[in-house]
Amino acid sequence: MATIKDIAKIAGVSEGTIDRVIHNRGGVSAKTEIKIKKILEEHNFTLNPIASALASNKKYKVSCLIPQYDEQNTFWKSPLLGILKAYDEFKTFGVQIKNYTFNQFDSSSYLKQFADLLNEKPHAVVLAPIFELETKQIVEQLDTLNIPYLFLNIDIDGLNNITFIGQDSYKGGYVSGKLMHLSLEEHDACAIVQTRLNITNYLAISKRIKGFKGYLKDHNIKLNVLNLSIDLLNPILAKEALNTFLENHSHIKGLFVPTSRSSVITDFINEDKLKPLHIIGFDTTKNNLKSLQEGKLKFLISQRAFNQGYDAIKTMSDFLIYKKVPSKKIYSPIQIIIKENIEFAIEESNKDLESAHSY
Amino acid sequence: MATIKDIAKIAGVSEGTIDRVIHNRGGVSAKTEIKIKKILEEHNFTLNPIASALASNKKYKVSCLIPQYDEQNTFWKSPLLGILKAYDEFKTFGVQIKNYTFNQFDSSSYLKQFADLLNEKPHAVVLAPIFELETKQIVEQLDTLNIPYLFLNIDIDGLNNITFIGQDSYKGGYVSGKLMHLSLEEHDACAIVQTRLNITNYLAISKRIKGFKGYLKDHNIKLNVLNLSIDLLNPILAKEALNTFLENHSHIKGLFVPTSRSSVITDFINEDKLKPLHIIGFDTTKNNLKSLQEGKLKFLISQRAFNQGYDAIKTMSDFLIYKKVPSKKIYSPIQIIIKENIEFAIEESNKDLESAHSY
DNA sequence: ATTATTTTCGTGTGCGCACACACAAATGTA
DNA sequence: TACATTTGTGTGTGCGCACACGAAAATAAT
Repeated sequence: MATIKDIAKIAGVSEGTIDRVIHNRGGVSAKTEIKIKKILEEHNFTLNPIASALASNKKYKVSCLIPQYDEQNTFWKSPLLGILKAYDEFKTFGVQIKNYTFNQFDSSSYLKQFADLLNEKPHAVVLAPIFELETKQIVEQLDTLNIPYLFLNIDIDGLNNITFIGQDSYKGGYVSGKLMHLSLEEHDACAIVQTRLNITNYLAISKRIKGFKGYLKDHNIKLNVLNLSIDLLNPILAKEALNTFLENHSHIKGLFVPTSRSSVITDFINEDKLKPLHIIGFDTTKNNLKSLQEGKLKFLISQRAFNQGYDAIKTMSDFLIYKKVPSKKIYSPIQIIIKENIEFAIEESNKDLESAHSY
Repeated sequence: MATIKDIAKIAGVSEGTIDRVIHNRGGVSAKTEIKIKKILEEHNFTLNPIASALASNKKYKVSCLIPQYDEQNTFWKSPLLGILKAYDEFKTFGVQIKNYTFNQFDSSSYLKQFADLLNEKPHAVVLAPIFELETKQIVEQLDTLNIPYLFLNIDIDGLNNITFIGQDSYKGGYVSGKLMHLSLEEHDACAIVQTRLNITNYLAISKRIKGFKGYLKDHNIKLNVLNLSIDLLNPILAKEALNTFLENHSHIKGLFVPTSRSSVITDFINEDKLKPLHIIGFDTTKNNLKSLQEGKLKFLISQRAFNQGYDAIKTMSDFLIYKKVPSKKIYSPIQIIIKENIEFAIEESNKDLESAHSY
């Protein structure tokens, strides 16, 4: 491991000059710059990141704009925990995180939190662009201020985000299609269950449904696929609607629930009807895992949301500290979780959050 | 983030004294030690690991003893790549890696490489304890010399390894049992395919088989399970034996191949017989992935071997640098790979290895 | 040729910590 | 009382790098 001092000695110049070349600070004559670059090359010199971090002593304020989670919607707890884990790892490199959470059913809260966020003048932003139109307003400001940003979990094309970190929703549905086909017999039917609260993550969910159907189509599977829309806002009615539907369509042997609130569906179904059903859901929330454990859900497609949060911070940190430009899309694995490998889906997501970290 | 200097100022002593307390170097009066510890506690002080690593400038020689890989047996390439990745990440923290590879079919090569390894007087050892008896000799020496070691991929109980990193083989087989059951119809049969080269990883493979049968038993599944032993040393005979077997047992619709050489089996089977077969294999080697891609294999159980290598070095580094004691077993996830999520199994394993890194 | 200006480069300090060394106070020994 | 030994504490240097400052060399302006 050659150090700057070593290189300086070899090149016959001072350490300062080497430093200038490495960081393109300018003020070095073309001749010596070439010479030094060659020597750096030859010794394939790399900065000692440890020493570099220590000396530079720079602070990077990274602000995150993600949905709140609550008892009903626990999904966003996982990315948050991933963010905090990464923060813990990178804080000694000068990365500082501040989280802003908004109500995912209220776009004004999204805008409000963003305004607060912008006031703190962050160096970079990680956001879950739940609302498409509002997001376009938001990123316009970020673009103007030259603040880099990345999209977490939800993707919108055509904007200047440095990357997207999340799952390919179509593929997630596609895999579900295969699992459904595997689970059912020749002449069974299945239903795609949509909930009224879908308005939020609408894009991802419709892509999952497209993927699900896509698999069946690509493989020429003549499975009878019904559609069911449930309004979860009124649990009593929802429950009734669900059970009546199943009653009327007793040949249905599978349900495809393309949202993270799969366990809500399983919990609404009467026990006698639940037994023979093959229900495929999304995301390893606490309730979903419980439902899987109890055998109510047969499959969960995990997108490793914890890792998405972690990777978002890591990617942004690498971008800020080392100017490492990520690829345009970073796709999370499509992980198949069944009762028998459930323990590996529990990840760190079910730890408790003690305090809201911030800078 | 309070620094030692801050603490020193608060405590009214010098930085050196704080340093002594933090590192238990002794030579501090009981009274001031208590006082300082209290202050450290109050400010929940943590060392800046960056500065710490830079200043200490310690070197840790970690030697790895793992099987060679070749065209026939590519499995061990993945852990090696993981090891190298981790090395790259931790080298600036003073971790130095030296790899010793042995012939996994020749225990004398194992002992020979270990002898070489020991000559270099490593601070810690990561090893794949392929041979049980020889391993007991080996760890006895390590124990005597007080050199910490951990087991990678293969587990042997009752020894003083600081941890085991790898898959729970029984569970891997158990999940396979479920997948097989899902794939087959009511009255189909399946076969467990064993190969003569199994002598090596014998323990893990027999545990997988036990797990496979365990699932069927636990769920009262009356699947007809046959056994087939194939001697791979003679490919022509093997091929013949395999196809004859399938010919004679046309009701067999599934094969369980509990080894990483699953693609060898699929490639031996005549095309007409291959189509209707549901073959479940292990490990995401290049050839297995190809076989999965081509639809010959239906499922692969991955143990994320790359991560096993990475985690081994990470765990050992944390142990050496921060004295962080790992839990006794670190289990790798049981990942279900199908054609549709294959891209996430490709990981970094298929990059090319340029050079043999060492210290 | 002299001075002013720009380009090019060297030096010094500090990031937070580890560790060697020096020194003072406390205790023991004669 | 004088000296040796032990215990307790402070100081200084360096890890590899970032960056500010200032000095020297090269060039331009007068």
